[in-house]
Amino acid sequence: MAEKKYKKSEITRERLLAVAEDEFAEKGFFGARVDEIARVADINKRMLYAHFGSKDGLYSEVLLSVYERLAECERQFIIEGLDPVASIRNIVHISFKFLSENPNFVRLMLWENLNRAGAVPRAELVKLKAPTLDYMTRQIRRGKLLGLFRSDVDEYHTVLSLMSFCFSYFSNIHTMSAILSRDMACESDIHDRAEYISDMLIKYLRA
Amino acid sequence: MAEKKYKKSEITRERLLAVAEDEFAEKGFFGARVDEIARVADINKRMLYAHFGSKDGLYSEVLLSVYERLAECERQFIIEGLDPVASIRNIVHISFKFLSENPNFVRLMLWENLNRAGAVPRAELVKLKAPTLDYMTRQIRRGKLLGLFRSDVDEYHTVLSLMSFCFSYFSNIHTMSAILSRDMACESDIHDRAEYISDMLIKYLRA
DNA sequence: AGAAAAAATAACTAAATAGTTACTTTTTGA
DNA sequence: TCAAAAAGTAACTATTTAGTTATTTTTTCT
Repeated sequence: MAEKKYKKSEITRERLLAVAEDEFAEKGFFGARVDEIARVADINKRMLYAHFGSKDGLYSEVLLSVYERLAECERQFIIEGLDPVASIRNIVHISFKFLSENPNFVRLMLWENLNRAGAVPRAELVKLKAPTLDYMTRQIRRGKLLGLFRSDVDEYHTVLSLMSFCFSYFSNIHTMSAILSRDMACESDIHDRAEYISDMLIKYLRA
Repeated sequence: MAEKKYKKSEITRERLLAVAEDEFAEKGFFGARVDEIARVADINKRMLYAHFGSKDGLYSEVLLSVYERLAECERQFIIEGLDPVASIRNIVHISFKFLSENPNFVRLMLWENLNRAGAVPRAELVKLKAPTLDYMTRQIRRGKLLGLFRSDVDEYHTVLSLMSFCFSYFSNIHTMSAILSRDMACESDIHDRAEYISDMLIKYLRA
């Protein structure tokens, strides 16, 4: 698409994408304003439409780029030889790290979910998550076979726990911080919670 | 406020509130349309403004009414004499029941969180949650004193787990169902998950 | 019954917003 | 160097939307 002939064009595109990501993450698809994105990026609105066609087009590209970031992260923890216990700890810690470093990702997922996201992005997400799910399931099975985990450990419930316990810490972090009068967004709290979650899961799984 | 002199007025108010709750839950504050709410309720828009003053006013009343529903639910599980183990199970099961029966509540909380909710509602929520938090903390402490729970059980982490493990099952139920190719919204899945969560927590807490 | 208060209606207004058009400036490559 | 292609600009349009006004209908109480 971008023929890279005109270099200024590429810079414009990247600037718009970066600003759009912040705006869409902050205000959601319907709350974000095309004029505001163009203004903040200091790019004429005409060029936004030249590059992305429409507000939807821009939004799709933003989603695609954050999905790509997630995929990159998840490839990190797929290590085949790893001991199942270490691998559970690893998944939790890497997930916590990714989510704490990518608040835009967390918010975009929440908006997507609330807006009952358009077909394309959801199917993308499903496809993208498949290798991760597969890896998790295999590690749990391996843990059972090696006698590290109880033989009656439920694979579906464990996978669901792994994913939702990490995500949910960040998805409601501000409301929860208010309710519990605690700065859950501070680094030490994030680290402690990752420790707590992985310990709890491992203790529960253990034979 | 409502003097109850004119009965039709009360009916109008209730109809508007009910429709507004659905609309705001479905589309969020910015996505919902005042005209649409009036149209679906089959009430003239003028009356909506007569009753609620503004879109914000209507939204506040909707939030207040769902907060009230939550408070009513939470009063249910505050039973002073109850055994700590039974009380953990009780909290999880009642929370799952409430959240599965009140999808509007779940979505309104998520919208609120994303919109970095206005001061008044958040303070309300904090005040409303206080008795519940207090009860949970006391029960965990009692469990430790009675030797039912490990003495090193962390009260903050346990309370956070109780709240977020329940809520998160419902907050991303559709995306998760898609990712895991499973109908997580069906009654038996909801029931099983409540069982799983309470078992896991109790096993982990146990001395 | 009838007057006053409240409820209801339809048509209107002003502002905001996604997307477009007609035009100018800059970049590229032969 | 220069013509064509691409990038950039500002002003405009059509539509949507929260909120209002002038007016009529219904309800209540004496």
